[in-house]
Order: sequence, then structure tokens, then C-alpha cells
Amino acid sequence: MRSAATAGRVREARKEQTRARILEAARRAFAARGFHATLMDHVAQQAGLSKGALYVHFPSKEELFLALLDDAAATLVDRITQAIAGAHGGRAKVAAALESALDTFEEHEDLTWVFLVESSGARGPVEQRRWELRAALTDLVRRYLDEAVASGDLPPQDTALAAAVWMGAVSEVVVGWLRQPSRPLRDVVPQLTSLLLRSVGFPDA
Amino acid sequence: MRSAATAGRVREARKEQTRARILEAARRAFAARGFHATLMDHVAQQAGLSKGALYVHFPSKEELFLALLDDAAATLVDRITQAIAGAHGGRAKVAAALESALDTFEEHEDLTWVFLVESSGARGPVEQRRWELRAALTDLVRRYLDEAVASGDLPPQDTALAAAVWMGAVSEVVVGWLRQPSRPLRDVVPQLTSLLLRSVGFPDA
Amino acid sequence: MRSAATAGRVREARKEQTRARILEAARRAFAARGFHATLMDHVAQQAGLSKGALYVHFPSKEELFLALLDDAAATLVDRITQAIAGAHGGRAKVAAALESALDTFEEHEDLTWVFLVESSGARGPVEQRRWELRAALTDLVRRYLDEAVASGDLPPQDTALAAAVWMGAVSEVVVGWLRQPSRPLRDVVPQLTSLLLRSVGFPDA
Amino acid sequence: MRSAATAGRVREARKEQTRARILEAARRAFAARGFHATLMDHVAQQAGLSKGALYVHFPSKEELFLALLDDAAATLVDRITQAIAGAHGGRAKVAAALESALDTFEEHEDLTWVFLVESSGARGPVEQRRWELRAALTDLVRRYLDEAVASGDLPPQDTALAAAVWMGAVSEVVVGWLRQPSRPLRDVVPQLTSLLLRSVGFPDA
DNA sequence: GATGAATGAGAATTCATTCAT
DNA sequence: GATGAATGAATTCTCATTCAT
Repeated sequence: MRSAATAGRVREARKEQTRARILEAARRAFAARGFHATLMDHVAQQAGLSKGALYVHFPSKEELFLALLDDAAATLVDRITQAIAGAHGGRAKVAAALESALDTFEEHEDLTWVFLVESSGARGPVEQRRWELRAALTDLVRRYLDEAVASGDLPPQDTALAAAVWMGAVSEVVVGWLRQPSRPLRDVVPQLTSLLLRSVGFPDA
Repeated sequence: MRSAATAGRVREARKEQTRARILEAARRAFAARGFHATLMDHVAQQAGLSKGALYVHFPSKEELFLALLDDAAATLVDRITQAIAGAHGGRAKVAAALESALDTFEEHEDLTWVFLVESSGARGPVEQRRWELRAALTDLVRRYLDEAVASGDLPPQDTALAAAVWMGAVSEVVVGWLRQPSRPLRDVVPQLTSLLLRSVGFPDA
Repeated sequence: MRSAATAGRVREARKEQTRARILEAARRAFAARGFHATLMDHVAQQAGLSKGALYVHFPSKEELFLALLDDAAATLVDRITQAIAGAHGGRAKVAAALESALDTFEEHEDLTWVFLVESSGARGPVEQRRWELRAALTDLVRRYLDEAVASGDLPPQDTALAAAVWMGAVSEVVVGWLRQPSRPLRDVVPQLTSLLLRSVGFPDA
Repeated sequence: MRSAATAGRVREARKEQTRARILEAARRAFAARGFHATLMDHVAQQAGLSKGALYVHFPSKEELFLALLDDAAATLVDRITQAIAGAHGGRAKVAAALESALDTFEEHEDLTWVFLVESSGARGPVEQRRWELRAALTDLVRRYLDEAVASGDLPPQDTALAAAVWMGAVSEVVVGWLRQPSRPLRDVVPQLTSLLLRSVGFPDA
């Protein structure tokens, strides 16, 4: 006979599993059809669960989408942070960041679509959160630029503006690729890196 | 006694007026609440017309939004094209283009919101069109960059990529300003211009 | 200078013409798409007039349809009455009636469709009228059967029932032909006549 | 503790019950007001359910009506087929068929109205189906007539035409009774039987 | 009389969410 | 926890009819 505590742990693990399954299904569903066109029915079907089960784990369609968004942002920030940590020197760090970002976008098309493109009407809490997460990412970039300025690798400048430019540039390129995948996204890394580095005044390689 | 032809012309003019009134109302409504949250009721009320009248002039909510989108794009392209024509020299043309774009965005907040932010679910024909219009604008930029490359003002490069970078950068900055208007958008023009020019290899002023 | 009376007569004639034009257009439109699926717009277009003009001549869509129905019934009754008047002898009269009815249906497919098939929801005033007209036609048949009984050509019987049977039989055959025109309707006249005559006890030819 | 399978079966049974309840409500509603004048609201109210529930069981108003139509036709065909099987001899079979048909019509006024009278605009899929079902019933009659001809009980003739005549005749009589119920429908059976038998050349009883 | 833009009361259908089992 | 039938408020689009010109 298992102890109550063990049973509780088992139950919790199973719950977590179901939650992950739903999230996974939601990712596919939302990426495939967009927020509005995706019905809770679609997510449920994709997850192999009933609609009711969705509501056991998430209080609403919106919250489900929000959780997805947070996931996407966290994944992205993790990857980029690690990439930067692994690189040495200002220029290398920037290049690593870009490369890891584009790699992540390329590997996780679904999340990318959700994070960069999908919308639920540009005014609701969902779009608000999406913008905040995007702003957080932009701020991450800004901090590295600030460091580079502090270390003298970069001339003093409006790093917030520069970070926004970088964010917008990357987003545009990625979305363009999502809409019309031609060559692998990786292949534009060198040129995009050059462009962005030049934009902030890094002397060319 | 007015002739039948005159009466016809008068009626036609009035019809055109109503159409414009609806478009105007739609602009406000969509900008305020987004595509999905905006009801035809809202547009009708905003226009001071009945819902039915909307359908006399536009076959569907979607077509109405599309008309709005086309309007926004046409306005923008016109303005930018004129600005560029009025400037002399590669660098000046670029600066003029940017300035006129940002000016237009600043003056027509509603249209800007509709054009750059608003979405109707990223998969439908609306988003498709929005992306096409955006691509057309990007292409306009690319052509000027090509000219600059041809004239030797700019080193040879992937101008399509550069144009996408510019488009994304401007969009990001404008959207950030829309979400949190701080200083006038115009004020960032010089720095944004520098950044973008540097990105393509224009020697700094 | 024309007298007022003349002018009045001219105007009246023109009005009558327009009314006929509308009726003609309505006949085609209703026969083609049915009562509900036919829009006043369709009738107007078919008539080459504006929707408003329709309402000058008919107070409502329903009244327009009713007028059509009355037309169809009147045409039919006229034709049949004349045909009967031109034939001599009980059996010949019946045969002439049937033949003229089927001829009329065949020649005026539109009116036939409107009269025998088209419906506007089986409960409204339109269906009521359609049934009354049909009942009137049935009654016409009954009167001739009564005559035949009175003259001893036919055994005494429930002529109202017999008339209903005839009406239903003819209607069914005609509608079947309308839905799937194969051989000319005329060709079934001899056999149908035999069947119906036999049904009331006429000795076969 | 009920097993999941048992619970499933229970739920399924309940679902079937609801479906039947809706069909029943629809029968009344459509018979009372006709297809177009009947709103889904009416059916829902009649069924004591929400409008949404209707759409859980039937995809559209049209499909609901179609299901009703199929029901009516199946009931009718069953009844007639059984009645014929239970009778012996050509004449008796015909009489039994007619009697059972009229009985069924009399007992199920609602379905009869729906099957013989109600229309949804004579052009749509609904009318198409109604005509097909009617044609199937006519064909059933034709087959028995063919048998009678084959067995020598009836002279050779166009049995398809005769079947149509019978169908139309019965329909007309029934509809007349529906519109103005006087004496019980059963009472006309003997005379109607005589008429129809005579029409195909059966010697009178 | 004719026109056709405008009206407005519908009507069908949708879908996130709930809850009895 | 899971199920899925039921809910019901929401929403787009329709179309007979009106009326200022």
C-alpha cells in the first residue's frame, strides 16, 4: 500500500503531464489556425482529451494562450542567455545571441508563430502580454548593448532605440521566413549580424 | 428643374460621402478595439448609420477592413514616394523617406494601428493582405537601396534583407511609440536614420 | 394639346404596361427560384425597374405573388372552359378538358410551376389562396362530372371525391414532368384520359 | 459503482432521447407554421431546450427538417408494406395499402403535413428530397401494379403513369382533408379504392 | 412615377464555458 | 479528474419595405 504522500506525488506528476499535453496540443492548434479560429474543441481533440479536461487545467482559452506565450518567451530567453554566456567578446556575444535566436525560431516554428505573429485582437490582455514579453526580450538586448557601450566596444548611443531596431529587424526577417520559407533561416545569420552590428557602430569584421 | 443626369450625379456624390463616412467610422472603431472586438454595430453607431447601410457599401466586415487597409497602405506609399522625390542625393532621400513615414504614422495614429498592429487572426485573408501590403512597402524601400547600390553610394549587399530590416525596425519603433507615446515620434528620426544608414554601410554624416 | 382625359388615358395605359412588365418578370423570377429565394431585387432587375417601382404597383411581395397566382388560375380556367365548350358529348368534353389543361401547363411552364409547385410556406395567405384556386378548379371539374351524372353518361357517385382524384392525378403527372421533362406532356393525354375516365366508370372507348 | 462503459451507454441513451425530443418538437413546430415561419427558437422552446442544443444534434435547420422528412417516409413505407403483406389477392392488397396509407396519414397529421404539404421553397435540397421520397413511394405502388399485371389480374398498361395517378389522387384527397377535416379520412377509403381500382381496369367488386 | 440608399427587425449559427454524471 | 451534452449570449448578415430626391 502506497503512502498518501506517495499517491499525492504520483497524482501531481500525472496532472503535470496532462497539463503539458494540453500545452503541446494548444501550441500546434494555435500555430495552425490562429487564436480566434482555434476552437477549444480543436485543442481538446489535438490533445486527445475532452473539452472539460482543458478547463480543469486552464481557467479559460485566454489563459491557455497566455501560458503558451510565457513558455515561448521563457524558451527564447533561456536559449539566448545561454548562447551569450558561452561566447566571449562583445562581437561574438552579439553574433551568438542572434544565431541562437534564429536557431530557436527555426526549430520551434509553432512557438515562433505564436510569439511573433499570432494575435487575438490587438487590444486585449493577450496582446498586452505579448508586447510585454517582447519588450522584456528587447530589454535583454539593450542590457548587452549597454555593457558593450560601457566596455568601450561601442560608441555611446540610445541603446533602447537600437535594441528596438534589432528586435524589429529580427522579427520581420523571421516572420517573412515563416510566411515564405525559402532558404534555411540560419543562412541569413551572417549578413543579418553584419547589418545589425554596423547599425550600432561596430566596425565590420 | 434638375435633369435626371444631374440628380444621378448628386446621388452618386452622396453615396461616395456615405462610403467615406463608414470608412472613417471603421477606422476609429477598428483602431480602438481591434478587428474581432469591433462589432458592425459599433461601426454603424460610430457612423451614425444603420447596420444595414454598412452592407450597402461593403459586402462584409472583412471587406470593410480590407478597404481600410488598402487606404492606409496607399496613403503611406504616396507620402513616402513624394518625400523621396523631393529630396536630392541618396542619403537625403533615405532620411526624407524615414521622416515622412514616421510623420505619416504620427499623424494618422488610427490608420497606423490598423496597418501595423491590428490583426484578425494571423491566418485569414486579412492578415494575408496586410502582409502583402507590408511586403510591397518593403519592396519600395528595396528599390531605393538598389538604386543607391547601382550609383555606388552603397556597397553591394542583400538589399532585400536590408529592406526587411528597415521595415521591421521602423515598425517596431512606431508600435512601441503607439503603445507608450512618450516624446514625439519625430524626435527619433535622426537617430533612427543614423542607425539604419549605418546598417547598410552608409558612412555616417 | 391633348385633353386632360386623353392624357389620363395614356398614363393609365402606361401604368398598365408597367404592371404587366412586373408581373412577367415576377413570373420568371418566382418560377426560377421559388418564393422565398426570390428577392424583390431579382424581380426588379428582371423587369428592368427599380425596387421602388415594384411597390408603386404592388403593395408587397406577397400581393405580387398572389396576383401571379390569380393570373395563372384565370388563364387555366379560361382555357379549359373554352376547350370544353368546343367539344360535344360527355366523353369528348372530358378529353378536351384534360388535353387543354395539359397543353396549358406545357406551354406556360413558369405559371405552372408557380401554380402547382411553388409555395411560400404552407401556412400563410399565399398557400391559402393557392389552395382556394385549386379548389375552384376542382369544383369546375366536379360540375362537369355532375352534368355527366345528370345526363346518365356516368353512374351516380361522389363527384367531389372524383374531381379531387382527377385534380391530384393531373397535378402529380404534371409536376413529375416539370421536375424531369422526358417526352412531351401531350403524349400522356390519351392514357391519362383513359385512366381518369375509367376511374369514374366511363366505359372504355 | 457503474463502470465507465455503463456510464457511456447511459449517456448515449440519453443523447438519443434528446434527439427524439427535438425531432418531436420539430414535427409539431414545422407542421404548425411551415418551414420558413418556424424559427429554431420555436423548436427549441417546444423541446424545452436551448437553441444551442439543437445544433448539438442537427447541424442545421435544413438537416433537422430533412431528418423529419425521412422519418415520415420511412413510417409510411413500413406501414404500407406491412399492410400489403398481410392481405391476400391483388384487389385486397391494393385496398389494404390504401387503407393503411390513409390510416397512417390520419394518425400522424403532423408528419403528413410535413410530408405532403410543407415546403421550403420548391427549389432547395429539401424539396428535392421530398420529391425523391414521394417518387420512391410511387415506385412502391408501381411495383405492386406490375405484379398485378404479371399475374394477369390487371391488363397491361403504363404502370408508372398509373402509380403517379394514384399517388396524386391520394395526396390530393388527404391534403383536402387536412385543410378541412370533415368526416374521418377512413370513410372515403371504399370509394377511393373503387375509383383507383377502376382507373387501372380492375373489374368492380 | 421612378429611383436606390437607408432602414431595422430579424434569424441562423457559433462557441467559450458549465456541470451533472 | 474526465466527460461531453447543454447553455445562451453574441454576432454577422439578410431583405422586405420606406422615403427623400
